[in-house]
Amino acid sequence: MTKADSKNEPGAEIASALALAIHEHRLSPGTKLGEDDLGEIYGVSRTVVRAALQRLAHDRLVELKRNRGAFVAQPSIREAHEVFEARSLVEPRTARSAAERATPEDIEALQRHIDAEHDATRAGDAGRALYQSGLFHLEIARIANQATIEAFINQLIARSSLIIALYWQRRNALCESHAHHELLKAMADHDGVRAEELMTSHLVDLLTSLDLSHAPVAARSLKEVLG
Amino acid sequence: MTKADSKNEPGAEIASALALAIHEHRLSPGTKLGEDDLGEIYGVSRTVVRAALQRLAHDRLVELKRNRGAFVAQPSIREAHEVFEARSLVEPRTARSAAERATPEDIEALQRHIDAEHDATRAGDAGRALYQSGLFHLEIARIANQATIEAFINQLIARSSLIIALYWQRRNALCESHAHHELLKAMADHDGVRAEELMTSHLVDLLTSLDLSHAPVAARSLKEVLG
DNA sequence: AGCGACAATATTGTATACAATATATTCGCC
DNA sequence: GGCGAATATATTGTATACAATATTGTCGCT
Repeated sequence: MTKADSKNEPGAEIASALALAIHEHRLSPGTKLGEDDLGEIYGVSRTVVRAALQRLAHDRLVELKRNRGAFVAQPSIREAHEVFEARSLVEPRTARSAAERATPEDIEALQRHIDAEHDATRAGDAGRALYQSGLFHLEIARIANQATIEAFINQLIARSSLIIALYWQRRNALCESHAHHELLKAMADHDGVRAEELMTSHLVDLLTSLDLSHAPVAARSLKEVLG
Repeated sequence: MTKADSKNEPGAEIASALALAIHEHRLSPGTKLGEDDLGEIYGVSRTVVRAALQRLAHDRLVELKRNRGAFVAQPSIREAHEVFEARSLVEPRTARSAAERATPEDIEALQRHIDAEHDATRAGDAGRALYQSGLFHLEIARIANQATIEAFINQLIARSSLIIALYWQRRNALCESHAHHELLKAMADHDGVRAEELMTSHLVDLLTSLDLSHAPVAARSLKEVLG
């Protein structure tokens, strides 16, 4: 789920588009997602828009407030800790599993994600770079060949993107860390243990690059600040 | 999500009722869930029924087939393996965490779940017993105080219920295993390592009590068998 | 009788209409 | 002029209506 499944479910198209926009930081946490607006934009009725929003709400990318509408979620500090706790629990083992199973094609796919991330960074598109970084992690889960865990990780990555949007502190430093390169090498060597270790420390680095000591710097709409 | 959150989201009431029925094996895998039927039963419009079905579909308890309707999901053998793989990855660590944090009230809550399961079993209500068994596992996740992981485990438990409905082989044997008792004791002793070990072997036992060598014994509707 | 095409029926997909609730504005009062 | 209540507006929640698709039943043909 969450990822683009062609057009199986009703609002899948719209949900994917919104998820991508959130992931690339084009939609900021707290942004109101009016049903009529979205319906206008995508040329569909509110019915299908609501279905899409409900999906995103289930993935915790959107918060649904009764009789008030849908907003891009604003993960709390508590939630941020939980998400990274979950990632630290699941991703290292998954990376090990993936390293043991990786085929040459898998390694190539990973390399493409690294390249795409690098290109985006050089082009100054930090949002797209972040998205590609997420795809790298997701690709590892795919290689591990556990769809259930993959779906869970996908959710965690998407939420991480929101967390980064809210709590990221050093905007330029470390952004191009070669953690992914090292991981790729471990996978290419089928060194599962090392891949697991690298993933663990990579996630710790990510977490420590956040400032989870106080509330987010800026909410989107003025009313959100006041209310 | 998935669990009863009063009436925050639209079809939450209905989704919870259906999830419970599935969990207690009153709704078998493959059963068709017609929108008009459900609307009639719960006295609401198809709109809210659809919202509920979509939610359940996201949790993989229901399968949505385009232009054909909603059916109680029938997890494949592959999926069954994946679900238990995921549980084995997440639950043991969570049990350890819970053991280290458990308060006397937490232990009491766990004991109540064991009692409720025991009562249901003695009353011959295997479905309810299974549900209570699931609640025991969920309670452990709650004690660990990681809502994100808890939600994931909740989903896995619900899917396990479907898997058990399809692939359970020995109907009476081992059902009253005292694995939960042992786990409770480890938690009461704050013995995290032992709790982790016990949970690991408990999940292995559960998995090996299934027959995942060939397709399910009986699907609900005749067409499902043929098609 | 068996098979295939066509028509009838039922069910889902989507859009629209109305009701309920929250938000914004205006008017009156202090 | 500032504050608060009442009204007006906008937006969401739900139900219904219509369109599209799948399923079922019937008829005719071989």
